[in-house]
Amino acid sequence: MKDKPKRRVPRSVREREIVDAAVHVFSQRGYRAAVVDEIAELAGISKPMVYLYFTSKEGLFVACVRREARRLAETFREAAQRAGGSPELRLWAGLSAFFAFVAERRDSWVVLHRQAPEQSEAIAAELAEARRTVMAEVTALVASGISDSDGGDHLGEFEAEFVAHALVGAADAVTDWMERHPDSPPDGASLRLMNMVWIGMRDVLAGGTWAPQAP
Amino acid sequence: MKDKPKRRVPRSVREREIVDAAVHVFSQRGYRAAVVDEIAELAGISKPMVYLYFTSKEGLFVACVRREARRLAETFREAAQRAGGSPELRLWAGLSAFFAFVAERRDSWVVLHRQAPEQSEAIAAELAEARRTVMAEVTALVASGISDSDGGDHLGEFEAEFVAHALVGAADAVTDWMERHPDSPPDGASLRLMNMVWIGMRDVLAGGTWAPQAP
Amino acid sequence: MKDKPKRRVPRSVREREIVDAAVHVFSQRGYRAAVVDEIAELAGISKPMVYLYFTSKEGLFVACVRREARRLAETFREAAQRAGGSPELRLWAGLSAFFAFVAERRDSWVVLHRQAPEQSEAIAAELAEARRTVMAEVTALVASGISDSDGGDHLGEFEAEFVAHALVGAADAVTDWMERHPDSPPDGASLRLMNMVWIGMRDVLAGGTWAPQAP
Amino acid sequence: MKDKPKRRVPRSVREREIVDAAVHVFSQRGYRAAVVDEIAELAGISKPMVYLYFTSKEGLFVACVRREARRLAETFREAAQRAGGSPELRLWAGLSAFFAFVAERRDSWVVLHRQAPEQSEAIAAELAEARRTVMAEVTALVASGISDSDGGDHLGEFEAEFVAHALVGAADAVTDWMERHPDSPPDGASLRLMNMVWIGMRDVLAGGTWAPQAP
DNA sequence: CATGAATGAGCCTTCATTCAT
DNA sequence: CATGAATGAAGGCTCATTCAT
Repeated sequence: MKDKPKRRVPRSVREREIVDAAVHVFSQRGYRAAVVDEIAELAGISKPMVYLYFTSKEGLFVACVRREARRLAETFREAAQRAGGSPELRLWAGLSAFFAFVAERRDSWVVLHRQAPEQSEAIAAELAEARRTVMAEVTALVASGISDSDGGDHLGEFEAEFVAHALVGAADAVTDWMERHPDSPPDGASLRLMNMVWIGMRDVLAGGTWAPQAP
Repeated sequence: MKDKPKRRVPRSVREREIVDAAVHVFSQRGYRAAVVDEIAELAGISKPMVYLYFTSKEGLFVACVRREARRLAETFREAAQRAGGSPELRLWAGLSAFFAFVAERRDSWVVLHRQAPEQSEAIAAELAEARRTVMAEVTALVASGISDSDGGDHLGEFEAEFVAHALVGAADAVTDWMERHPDSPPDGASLRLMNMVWIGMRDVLAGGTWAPQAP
Repeated sequence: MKDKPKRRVPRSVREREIVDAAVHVFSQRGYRAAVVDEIAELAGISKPMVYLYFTSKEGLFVACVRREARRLAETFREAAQRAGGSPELRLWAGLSAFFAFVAERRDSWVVLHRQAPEQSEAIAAELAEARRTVMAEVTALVASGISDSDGGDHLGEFEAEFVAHALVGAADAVTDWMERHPDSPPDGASLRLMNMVWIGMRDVLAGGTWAPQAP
Repeated sequence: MKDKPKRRVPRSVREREIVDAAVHVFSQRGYRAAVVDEIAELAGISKPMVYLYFTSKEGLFVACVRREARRLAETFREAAQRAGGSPELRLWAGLSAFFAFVAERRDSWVVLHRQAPEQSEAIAAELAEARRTVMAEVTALVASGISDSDGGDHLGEFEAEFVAHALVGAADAVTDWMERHPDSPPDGASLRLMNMVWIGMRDVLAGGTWAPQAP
């Protein structure tokens, strides 16, 4: 029936394949609605192998979150480093990479960012850790970029965290927008986003000014 | 045992109570993990009543989404109308109201915006419709605000939609930030967000300018 | 197909029926090999009812042990009390009742006394408690019977416990013997057992005498 | 990782090691709850070896029962023979050896005597055979001991079997008593047991006398 | 001789849903 | 209007058993 030459594959390879399948299914259905059978089938193996290697559905999910969080952080950091030069360029490069990750590796991002953490203690902890990691990365880039160019004080950590959250949320949401405009070039989105926040970002980080009372 | 004087309550009231309970539970657990028993108990009635009034778990969820989407849209529109005056103030008021809704009525927002739509056809459709409604509202405000001040053409619809998505995503994410800083005043968040995007928003709507090649 | 007029039965009745069925199946198969489906079918209901009323297979087993231990203890105590009179007669009546219970209510006894306690913490605890209760009952009768007739000291508690264990074990084993001799009258067994231990029992309780070195 | 120099061991040795491990695990968990993986690990080999040598879990269990039954019978017979002399001493030696076996080789005894036989045809048959063997051995000693001293008829076979069952059951149960009194010397238990039944045993074998109506 | 990789089958448990009252 | 009683249909997890190497 299926492709059942029963490939004998070393453990490490199978683990990767299983996580690949799992990220996809978890992303499509959400943690609860995801069915281990489907993951196993997509990975081309039987269910008990999943349990042999990951102990439980929860353990498998945690493995997915851990791997994807690491990938995102690495992608992001490397892009910023490779850009070097002016803080402006570094920030642009980092955000661009982040944005690309969210847009292209949809499954990974959904697993990291769109799962209700209330499913279990372990899952809540792992998701919290992953999100903290990602946020810390973005916050660091935002903060460093600005304070460097400002030659100034680091008391903007508080503000930087705010900006980082807003940026990440915006990038996430813009991905939905892109799905409605598949023809529009993907770089355009990151460029627009950058333009939309670049000026105001700096202002906020330096201590916002605009207020409704004073039009 | 419990407080079971078996209140005889008219249908409309019971329906409201059930939806209240359901919004809470769906928000906490997600659609799949939510259990009808818990909703019924929280609403102070027995499970068959839920089915009598809403036919199925799916039907109940759809009712929740529909009601909360309407509420959000109304809240948003009324705030903008009440503000009147300059487009800047109207936009500020609208966004502020939106932001307040997302922050204060956490359950409602989570039900509207953080549910995996892949659970079923009907749910996907309802969520899509709800999100489209909300987005349309925000987009309209953004577009009108600008085009009015611009006195200009409406060809910015495309860009306005982009901005609206980014705004909504940012507002959503900033709510998480607020949870980490409960001491910080809630208005501060909307003010910061406004400052962060106000200038760039207008630039983007007018056709962005900044580009990485030209620092 | 089956007898499915779907009897609506009050909870307490159903619980008794389920435990009846469970005692039988657990006794036949042992805890692990027992299958909840079979218990449910024997009780004439569907599996979920079992879980609704007893939470888990473990919970059901615990309920069985608890009920049967109580029954045995009651049967035993009442018989001894009813006998009144001389300690000898009281002891005889008690042991006879105990023996009858073990022989007639085979399932109950097997559930109480022939289950490996290593299945889980809760089960081990419950079985330990049940066995302790039963042993305490028998020990008390043995001790009181003798010390009264002796008009003497109660320092025989230690020995009484020994005798009680031996008696219970013997009664248990004799049941197997009875299964091989179904024609032999059941009273004969308890009578033989009584004769076999009555004299020696008293000797042991008074401090045994015989020793192999002195033939 | 582990101590895996992959010992090349002759078949007979491996078989013994496996049965050793199996007796332990079966005794601890019971037949059903015992897991072949654990047996293999305890034996220091891989699971397929177990199947190579014993074909199935059932086959392995049967092998355990067979070996332990043989051991018990041998131990018992040899002790009685070595004692020689008077029937009283022979009986004492035999029972003492039996008791020691039950107490010291706990695992073996549990595998032989505390397993639900209903797991399968083959297991029921093997357990029945083993128990029959053991009982026959004990019965023979009891019967011979008495009839010799009596110089009398062998029509006491029926009674002897009864006494043998009671003795075995008592010895089994007394082991539990010993676990509660680890300080008490083990010989004391067998001595007490002997004293408790010696006189009554003979009476019963000669045709019991005591009856409740005649105090 | 020896094992890591793999699976079919089954069991405990849960939950949306329905009736009889 | 209201509910206690009941179940069909999954889904997570385990385990005896088998190959390919």
